[in-house]
Amino acid sequence: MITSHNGPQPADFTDVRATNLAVVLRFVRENAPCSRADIAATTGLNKATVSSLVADLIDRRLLRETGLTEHRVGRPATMLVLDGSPYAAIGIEVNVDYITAVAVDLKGEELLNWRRSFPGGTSGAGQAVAAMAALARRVVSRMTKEARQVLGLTVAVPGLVDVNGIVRVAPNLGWRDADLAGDLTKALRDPGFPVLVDNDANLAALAEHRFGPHRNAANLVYVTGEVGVGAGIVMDGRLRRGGQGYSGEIGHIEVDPAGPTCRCGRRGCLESVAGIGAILARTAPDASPSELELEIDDVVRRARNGERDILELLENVGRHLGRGMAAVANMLNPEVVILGGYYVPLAPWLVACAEEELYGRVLAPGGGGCRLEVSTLGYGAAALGAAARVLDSVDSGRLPAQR
Amino acid sequence: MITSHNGPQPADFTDVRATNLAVVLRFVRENAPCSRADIAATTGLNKATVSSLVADLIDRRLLRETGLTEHRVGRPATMLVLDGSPYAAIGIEVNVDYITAVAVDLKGEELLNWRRSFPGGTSGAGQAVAAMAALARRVVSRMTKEARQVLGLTVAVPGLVDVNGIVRVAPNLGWRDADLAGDLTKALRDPGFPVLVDNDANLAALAEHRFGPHRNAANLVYVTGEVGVGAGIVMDGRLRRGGQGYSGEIGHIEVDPAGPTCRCGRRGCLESVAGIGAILARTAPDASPSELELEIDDVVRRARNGERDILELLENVGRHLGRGMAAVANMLNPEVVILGGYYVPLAPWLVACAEEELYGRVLAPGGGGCRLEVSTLGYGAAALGAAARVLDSVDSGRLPAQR
DNA sequence: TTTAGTTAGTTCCATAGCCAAACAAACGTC
DNA sequence: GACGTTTGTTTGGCTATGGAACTAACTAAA
Repeated sequence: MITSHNGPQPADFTDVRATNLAVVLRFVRENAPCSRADIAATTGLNKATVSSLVADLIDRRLLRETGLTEHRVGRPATMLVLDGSPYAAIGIEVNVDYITAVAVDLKGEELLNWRRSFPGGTSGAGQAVAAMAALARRVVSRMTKEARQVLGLTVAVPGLVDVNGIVRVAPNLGWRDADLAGDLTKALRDPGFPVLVDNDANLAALAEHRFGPHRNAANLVYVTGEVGVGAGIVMDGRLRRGGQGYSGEIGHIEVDPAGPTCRCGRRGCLESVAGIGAILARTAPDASPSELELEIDDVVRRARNGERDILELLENVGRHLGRGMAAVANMLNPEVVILGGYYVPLAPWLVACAEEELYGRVLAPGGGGCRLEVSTLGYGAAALGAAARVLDSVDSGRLPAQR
Repeated sequence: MITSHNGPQPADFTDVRATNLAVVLRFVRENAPCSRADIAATTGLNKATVSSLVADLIDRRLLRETGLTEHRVGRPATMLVLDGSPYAAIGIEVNVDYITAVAVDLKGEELLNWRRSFPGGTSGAGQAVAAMAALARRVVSRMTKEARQVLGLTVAVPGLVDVNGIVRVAPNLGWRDADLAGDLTKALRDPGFPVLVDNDANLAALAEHRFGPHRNAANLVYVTGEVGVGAGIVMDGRLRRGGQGYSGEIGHIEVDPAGPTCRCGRRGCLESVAGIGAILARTAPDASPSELELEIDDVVRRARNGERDILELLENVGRHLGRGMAAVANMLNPEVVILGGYYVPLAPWLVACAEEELYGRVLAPGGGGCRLEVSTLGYGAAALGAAARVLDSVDSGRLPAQR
């Protein structure tokens, strides 16, 4: 059944074609290497149709025949794989003190992963655009040198990004109402590919949804563990941004009214009791943003050593985190909640307590089937997701023009 | 663009046809009376295509020509409206002490609204099925007498209903793991129309999404105000049920750890501090379920009289409700949260306090554009939504067979 | 070495359903 | 009554799918 999610839009043949091209492309992505016959058998498309679709995709250099054939009764199949070489998708992640740029090919293979330090916290959005544009240009020229066509660029920003890509508030960066996508497009001077901006948690969720071990889950929530705590929500197989794009702001859910005062002015917000700040406030109150990673390493070391106050601190954080996740699970019933950011190294001391609280508080039988897992994508999840956002456009049928 | 939301499914011509039939049907629903030319101009479909689609819909007796024509230059248009007469969609809502059945035509016009008392709290699911089947049979025979074809029947249940329509837990009814849809289909002996089961909050949300004053909102949340507090979530224009169908269970979000013990065993759940039970525990601790409505009327009367303790109680409930809604708004960023059930008569004393808490706690600028509104659909919202669920199938292209 | 059996992928044709353009119909206006 | 305007139908062309027949390329067994 064809459904268009935002109001009814008429369909015609080009839509059928685009849909079926996307079906084949996604099938090959998930089942490569595979033959035309496999595709026909599994998707239900006619063999003839599959041949035509595959020919089209090969023409556009999205697929490639490996020539490899299996060894069994019958005519050997010509196997198909995604063609990694001719395209690239770029993702950029802005943080307080660094920018990360990644480029991936159609398969999601990482082509490069550059990290540049960057005084985001102190400079305005204008300077940031210049820095991002400079980095983007270098990535693009590298991709061009490798004879790759850039399909798009997406920027992940820690903050509220509205549905039009305007950065409304990015507290850690000190930005307000910045038209980052527009400014960056201008700075890149007609780049020939779309430039998009989205929230970092949303994009990290997208990365998990496409590349993570739970990529089959149509309903998942990714939780960022930085100074701020935010969530990206995938429901029914797509990112859900809400009416204005501000969904997933779980950092200021109240989990402990007796807790400390949050930077938002109220008490006991999830972020203030279970965010990374809540840990560092106790262990390294004067740490600057650029020292976060080192400080967390130190916390991990002390936890490994079994230091009692650290273990208690982490258990407490885990419990509060579990309460927050219970609210998430009760409201959204995801198949999995994935903890990211600095929660990853701390996970061994957080997850058990968090799970206990979670399962104790979820109303649905068996916790509604909701598992609490730890991200395996590393710190660059948002940047990876930003690149995945580009690939999503391709997957949903906006294929690059024929040669 | 054609997108299929749950994994890629191939499309063919029948899908194009179904999509376009649905487009025309929805257009006429929202813009009736209108001409073929209007449809073509607005939807972008070709005039010829529209003619063919309309002919098809008239054949299936979903549309009707009114013959009315405008009075202006050019050939007069033959106006089209939804044909109300030949079809009916049935919705049934089960409650602790009564069952409501409604039937609507394609326009959503209510054809009947029957309420039968019913000892749901004391009888098992088996008896309930018998009672529902009896009521359903009477509704069906009434519809048949009016020469209407029944398109489907949906049952709204206050409880956890999984994605397959199995009622996992319905605490107020005392049901567990009841295959209501299957049993009811059996009891109706090959009814010739689909029988579905869903959660009452989900279906009420659907009713608001289709018939309510905020029907244009693609992202809305409906909150039930009964003994239990639950939510139905519409995001990007569709009901979102989560992985197993248990989304929207907001009743046990913790909003006040110092609050009273909830029936779930923990403290300070939204339901226990802002549910109807929290009010009645103070005003009429011994009220039975069947007296709820009367008791609430009494609370309203006393609030109107300005009784101080009642006003304080309601203000307190409003504040807690606002905190819960802040969690909802932060997580989902809906365009509107709609309060239903017993919150409706109490709204004059709840909404102001709730809004204050809500807007004070939503992180997004301007509360993320989230408004707090009161349902105008009355107590039968879930039953109406159950009928709307049937109409949704039609709208998404599963049209009744040709004559 | 031949023959049968199996699986892969292409070719050919029928069909469905869209769009564009021409056309017929029915009205106001001058 | 001629003309312009708008509506809706008819006709033909085009695209893409599906089914059936066919070719291709292999294994297995006689």
